[in-house]
Amino acid sequence: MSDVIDDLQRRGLIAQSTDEAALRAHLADGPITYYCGFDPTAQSLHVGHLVQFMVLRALQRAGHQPIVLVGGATGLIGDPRPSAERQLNAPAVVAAWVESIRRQVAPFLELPAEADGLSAPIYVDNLDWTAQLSAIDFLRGLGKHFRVGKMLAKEAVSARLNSEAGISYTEFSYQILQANDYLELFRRHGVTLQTGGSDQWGNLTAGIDLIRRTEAAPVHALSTPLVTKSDGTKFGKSEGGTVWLDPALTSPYAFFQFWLNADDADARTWLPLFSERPAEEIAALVAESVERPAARTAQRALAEDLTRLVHGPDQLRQAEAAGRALFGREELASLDDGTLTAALQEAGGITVHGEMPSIAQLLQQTGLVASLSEARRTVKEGGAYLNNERVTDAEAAPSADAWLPGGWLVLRRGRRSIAGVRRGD
RNA sequence: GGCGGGUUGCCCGAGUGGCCAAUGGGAGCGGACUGUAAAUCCGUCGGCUUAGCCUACGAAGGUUCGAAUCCUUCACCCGCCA
Repeated sequence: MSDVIDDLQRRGLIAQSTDEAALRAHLADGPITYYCGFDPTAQSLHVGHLVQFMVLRALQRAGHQPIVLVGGATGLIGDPRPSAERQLNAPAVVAAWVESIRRQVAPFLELPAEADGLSAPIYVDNLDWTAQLSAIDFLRGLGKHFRVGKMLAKEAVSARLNSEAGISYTEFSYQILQANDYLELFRRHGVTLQTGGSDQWGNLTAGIDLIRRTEAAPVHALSTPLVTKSDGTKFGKSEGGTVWLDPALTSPYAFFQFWLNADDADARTWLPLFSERPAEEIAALVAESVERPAARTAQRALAEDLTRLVHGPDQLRQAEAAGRALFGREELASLDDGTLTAALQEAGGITVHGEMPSIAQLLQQTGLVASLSEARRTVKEGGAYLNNERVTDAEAAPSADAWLPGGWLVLRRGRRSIAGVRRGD
């Protein structure tokens, strides 16, 4: 049986770890309990968080006990970002986000009925032990274990100190709270490993130090590398902005398309990170991607595996069908209205009641362009299509016989921005 | 506290009284090519009821027939000196 650390290393999921030999021995010694935390900074997690779930799952499958922490307390404080101070969110808002994120996390770690010997996840909220922490407890019980010099040396803190933004005492204190989380989970659940992104390394080690000082126990940390794009832009954004895991914010179709549209180079480096297929299969897929980039096997595998994981097999099927319908060579008119309806609902669009607006207005109302001026320009540039035919007159309204089966118009901008227009009444 | 320099469209950055919706580069968008990729080339790139009009060059006021450009005040940033 292969070592889980070997497996994670092969997949490129480990950036840094505490004493690797000791960690290997610890993991081999029997099931351990480990945790990873997520702060509620938005209503939903996004694709940038996926890499954490890959690590959580790999360890769970190796027989260990996962704990997922949602930071109801730390979300009220804010982990210092290198750029600027965070905007504080209202407690009620953060509490709502804690709930929505907890629900979102669950499917990644819930076990199918037939999985025997594996441990179901435990969910915790650090508000449970942080809320009642008094200023005295905080300063006497925790503060004494932290040296300011060391706290200042943490990358996130020193970056901010050297920037014009500076740093508030609030955010400066963040690392103490996260360190205390590790300590609390060590005491309550016997947690001996924390995982997180490489930008969390300072916070991870703060917890290890705290536990060593207070409990004299050696515990471990594992960080994942920052997922990057070959062109240097930020991972996890598409034209529509952040790619969220919440289907209400990023449709399964858009999610699927995000992976399918990855650069060749990116798809090859991301595949091992995000796919749980066997090593040989991944190697074969990457090799095929190099040999025949046009087949885009790596992108397809990524899109399939992750859409299935995040949204489930049914949504995967629909996203695939939608893509085939909208990008396939089949005549739109020959599609059955069920397929068309599914595809266009995924793509998004509007419903038209009463008089038919002009093409320019439709383009704007569907959100394919931001303004009427842009709509006219797009038509002039030859980038607007109605039912896959180029439109030449922006001011004309589609004729009545343009309606496809099911009462749809397919509006497209450029190669791949699509919206549906549905007939009302 | 004193002196000097600066603040221009998504970003960088030209522009010192009319020819400025504002040179150039980047990003974005569209077209060609292709593989729903990259590279390349071409086009486009404030808004609108689009031969015109409206809004814009840190903010507010002023001078002028006319201001991104001149004057005043304010805000912020950067240097140098205390």
